[in-house]
Amino acid sequence: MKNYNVKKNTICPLRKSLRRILLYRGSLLRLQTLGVKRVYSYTLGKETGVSAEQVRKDFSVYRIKGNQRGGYHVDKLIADLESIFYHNGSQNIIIMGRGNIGSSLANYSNFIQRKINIVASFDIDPSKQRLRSEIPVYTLDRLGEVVKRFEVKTAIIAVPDIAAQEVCKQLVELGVEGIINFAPVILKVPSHIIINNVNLSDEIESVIYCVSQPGPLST
Amino acid sequence: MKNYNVKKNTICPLRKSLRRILLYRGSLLRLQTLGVKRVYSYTLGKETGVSAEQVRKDFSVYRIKGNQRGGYHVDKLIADLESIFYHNGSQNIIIMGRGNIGSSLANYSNFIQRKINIVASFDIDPSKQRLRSEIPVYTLDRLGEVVKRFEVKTAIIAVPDIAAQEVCKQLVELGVEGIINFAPVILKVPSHIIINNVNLSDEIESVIYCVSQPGPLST
DNA sequence: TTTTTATAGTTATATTTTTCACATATAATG
DNA sequence: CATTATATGTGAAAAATATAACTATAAAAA
Repeated sequence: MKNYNVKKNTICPLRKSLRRILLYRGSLLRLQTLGVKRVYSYTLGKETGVSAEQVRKDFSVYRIKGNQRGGYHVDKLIADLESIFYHNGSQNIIIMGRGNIGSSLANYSNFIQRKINIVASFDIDPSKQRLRSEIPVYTLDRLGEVVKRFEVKTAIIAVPDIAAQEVCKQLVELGVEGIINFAPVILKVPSHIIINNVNLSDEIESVIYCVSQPGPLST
Repeated sequence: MKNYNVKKNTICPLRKSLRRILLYRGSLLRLQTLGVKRVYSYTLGKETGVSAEQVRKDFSVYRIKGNQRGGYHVDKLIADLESIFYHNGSQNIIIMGRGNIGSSLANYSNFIQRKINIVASFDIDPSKQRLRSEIPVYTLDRLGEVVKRFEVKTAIIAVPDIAAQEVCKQLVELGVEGIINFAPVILKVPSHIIINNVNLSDEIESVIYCVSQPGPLST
């Protein structure tokens, strides 16, 4: 009577594989600037800390082909990989909150190379509008206008945790579908919304644990 | 002739489970300040976006017990969870690089609650020493002294990618064993070193992909 | 005190992800 | 132009992870 044909991993499939694709791309861009023309799954794996088999498997998932003796052409491979996530062209995103994290993201130069286009940031504190920054700072009353004008589908939440849920709600109501959340709260959202929680304290603590730990449950 | 008794997942086992333990703790701390005395696996799961079964399973891995009808006492549970990663007391860590990310981490108030103790930060630019910040800024010549005095075992690398490998090398030579790396480079380290790469661009791009993508390989 | 009931704890099952193994293709070589 | 060496591409096996199903237990109710 058991019937287990419900497909899981359904909201955003292949996420792990995709994360590695992003890694490969980063590595390839570096190799490209060094003038490297050709890579092998082994080379790329070593660069990114992934096994060669895993690299090939990931490519196979996305139907990316190489030459069965000569590896992969760097330029072509980058183009192939980017076609996976840039099919809609570059995306306009916004940053909610101009505190420490919000501002450091606003000034983060890496995004430009990646075609991540931060069009605006928001903060309840009007004095933040005077911040010297490439990215304009607005108060929340202009949120709807900006989201609409730039067709913003993705937003970064970098507001204090008490404010995060409310900001999130507003974003979702305006049609934002993807959120990168730096507040240490689990946001309640409709199921079609993609949330990526980034908790910097946890990132650090997980390393501290591994370092101070000889091995778990050493009973 | 096949012999597959080599245990994998060996450097830092149970990492995924541990990551969730950190999530639970965060949620519990919030519930604690709200005066909540008791939680159930179901409650905690809902708070953290994890299934109730998963919560119980994670606890079972770390031999954490509740009451078989009354759930878990919040205070006791927090203490139990923290005993997993705080058995060595609070850890002194340092931040390498006082650019955007380094500075925002240095000013990040969440660490205090978490017993993450940032004792110093470093930057090649001596003018950074004049930054107004709780965390002192030194040039690299004092690195050895600080690592030794504060018994630093974990460091955050937030320097430009070109400098990251060199900084990393120095840290490892001084006995640092755990690194949280914000530079978009894969660091070459001896195998006993724990590395956690955090790539903010990738965090954002992976969401952009999921949002703009109706479904993968829709051939 | 016994029964009921809700929830923890655990074992079994399913799913996902990674690794292995090898057939296959192709650039390089003589 | 045939041969060879070396990477790729992929189906199968294994490992890791998550989910579900079930059992035991303790609190509450009768």
